[in-house]
Amino acid sequence: MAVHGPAMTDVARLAGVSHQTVSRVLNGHPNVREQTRLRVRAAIAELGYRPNGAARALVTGRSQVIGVVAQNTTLYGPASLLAALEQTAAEEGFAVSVGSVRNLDHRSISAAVERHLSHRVAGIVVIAPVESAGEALERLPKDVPLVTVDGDPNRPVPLVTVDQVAGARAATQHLLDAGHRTVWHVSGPTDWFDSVGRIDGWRQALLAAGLDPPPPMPGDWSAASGYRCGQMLARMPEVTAVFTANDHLALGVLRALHEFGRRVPDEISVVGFDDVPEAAYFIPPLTTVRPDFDAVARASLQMLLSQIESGTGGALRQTVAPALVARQSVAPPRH
Amino acid sequence: MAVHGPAMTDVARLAGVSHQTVSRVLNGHPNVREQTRLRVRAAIAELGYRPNGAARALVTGRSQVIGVVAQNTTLYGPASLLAALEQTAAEEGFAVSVGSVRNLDHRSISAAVERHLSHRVAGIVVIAPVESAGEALERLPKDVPLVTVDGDPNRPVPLVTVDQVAGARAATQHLLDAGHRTVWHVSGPTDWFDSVGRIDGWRQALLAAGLDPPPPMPGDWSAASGYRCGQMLARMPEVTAVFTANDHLALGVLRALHEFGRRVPDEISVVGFDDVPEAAYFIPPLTTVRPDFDAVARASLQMLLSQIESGTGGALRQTVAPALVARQSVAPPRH
DNA sequence: CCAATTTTTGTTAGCGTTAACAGAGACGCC
DNA sequence: GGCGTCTCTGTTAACGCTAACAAAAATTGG
Repeated sequence: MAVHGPAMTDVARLAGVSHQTVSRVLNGHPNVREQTRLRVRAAIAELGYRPNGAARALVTGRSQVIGVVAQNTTLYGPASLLAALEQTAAEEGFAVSVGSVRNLDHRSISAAVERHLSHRVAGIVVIAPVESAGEALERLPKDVPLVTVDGDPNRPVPLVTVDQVAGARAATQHLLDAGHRTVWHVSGPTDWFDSVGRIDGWRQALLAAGLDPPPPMPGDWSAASGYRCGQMLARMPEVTAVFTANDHLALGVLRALHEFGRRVPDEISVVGFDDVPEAAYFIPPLTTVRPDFDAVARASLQMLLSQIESGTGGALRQTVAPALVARQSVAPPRH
Repeated sequence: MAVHGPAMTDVARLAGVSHQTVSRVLNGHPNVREQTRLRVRAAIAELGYRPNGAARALVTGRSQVIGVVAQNTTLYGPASLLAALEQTAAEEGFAVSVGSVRNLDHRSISAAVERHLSHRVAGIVVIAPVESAGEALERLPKDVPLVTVDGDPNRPVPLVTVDQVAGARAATQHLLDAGHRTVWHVSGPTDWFDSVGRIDGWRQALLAAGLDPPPPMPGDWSAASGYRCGQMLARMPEVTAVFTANDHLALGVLRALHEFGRRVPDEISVVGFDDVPEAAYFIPPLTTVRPDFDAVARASLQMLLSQIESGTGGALRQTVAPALVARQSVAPPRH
């Protein structure tokens, strides 16, 4: 099969120029006479010519493809990030190749990166929210443009991240401002930097208010684990405010509280994180923290492109501030 | 930057063979002496050689990349599909390049496909659930292996699809079996085939039971539109059973019913579609229909690979049956 | 109007791989 | 032992493009 399309020489022949001139037109080289340029463009259109990315990648050593390594792209956060990344990349003329991995351990990440490298991607974005990913990244070839998203703040790797700490602090402060004596926390898995950052922010807000943080309850991002934590929280009469590390945990908590007859927000206030599209339709509508995935995607792509263009691998860092979205799951405590 | 890695000739030199022999080892060609094969493998390992996909793609005319065209990969269905597709493809040694599009109109789809073609992808999977995508697909070059997922059942294009009709029929029947006199439906956008199929199945079940289907209420997949429909349903005392085209619509309906004080499932039963991970933690836990995204991904990839290998572009069709997941949002009507 | 310069175009080589063919051994058979 | 027939390996030529250099054409300056 594969009736191969026309090549550059075909266009050149039709336009009555050399293939190099066609190449120059395609790459926007300045020294081409306007008239020639038009003739070439016409020939391209007439033949339906499409440049062969493989040939270009071969000769330049780079393709117009960006590799993304991510785990579990079904979760709302990663999925949104991936979609935003793809949109932004497309605008810059880059395609996005996904290499999702089951586990974020050294081996899996390296394997995914290897796959990308063998396709000679122009750069790699690693959505690497867990500790174990870090070491894999340091062993990578130094000459590959690389950006990590939501990765380890303590490694010398270019990093774009949602300001988890600020977001969590805002959520906690919002609950304190409503008059709550303290705030409990259902966290994400503690090997995710996202979780660590959110725990930090929550703790900071409490400490700043002179309060002693209660022990955080560890979840795993799922509604199921939120439900389990919620069952415990529901039985603790002193609990009046809960901040969960994401909206799905909050959903589980809400359901447990509902089952135990504890009314939200009358008896207990709840704040989530992520602002999934459904959050506004939870019972009750969930107050939450909205990270700006588009901004993260833009920032990381920009960082990656500047590495690709300049050839330098600076270890920049960029943080995107999230915003609190107030809905009806928060109220002052009863007295 | 970009210290280029070793090439095939480097491996050949180290192993004391010609580059062609290296190529043969890499491609599993039979006629290579075992001893030579081992020497080559050792050299590959020692140099950390990685074949250059671009060069291979150039000479063979195909890369080991599969292009996926999808809209809104943030939705649970598409995201799951994409993830499953990527997993399956990786197992077969293929990378997946995403080309998400904002709209599924002719222009957008064609553009995304063009982008993939210029990278000489081995095949394309189009997640094309709407009418307007169809025409774009027919105008595509005939020699590109192509599979559509959840696309138009009436076009002569290879298609893998969740059996929407069967799923919707099962959901509706489940409600009828519980004793409900009729079942209302909140549908998805009517230009999606998914929606049309689900409306069909719902209608079929009612007609088969000798019932006159009430007018379906059109939503747009979002919890917000489910909420709006729910507000109407809540005020209609004759409504005792609702089937929504997806779980997020159901969430919106549940909230509206809750606000109007109509208890689920005591007064009204609700069934969704998709079985999002959170569905078990809605209030109450949602009975829903679970499509097997992994099976869809496997089937479509297999179909695509067989096209790639055989070179024939058969217009096959494969359907994956979904399963009903019974939870607590369904009960017999009160009398 | 001619030389010097600048702009525009063409020619050649090579990126790293696979395909097609050619050659070199090893082996069996008459 | 010579000769066809395997099996294994090497040589050469593409694939379609960009980079580097070379040449031609247009422009400038005196």
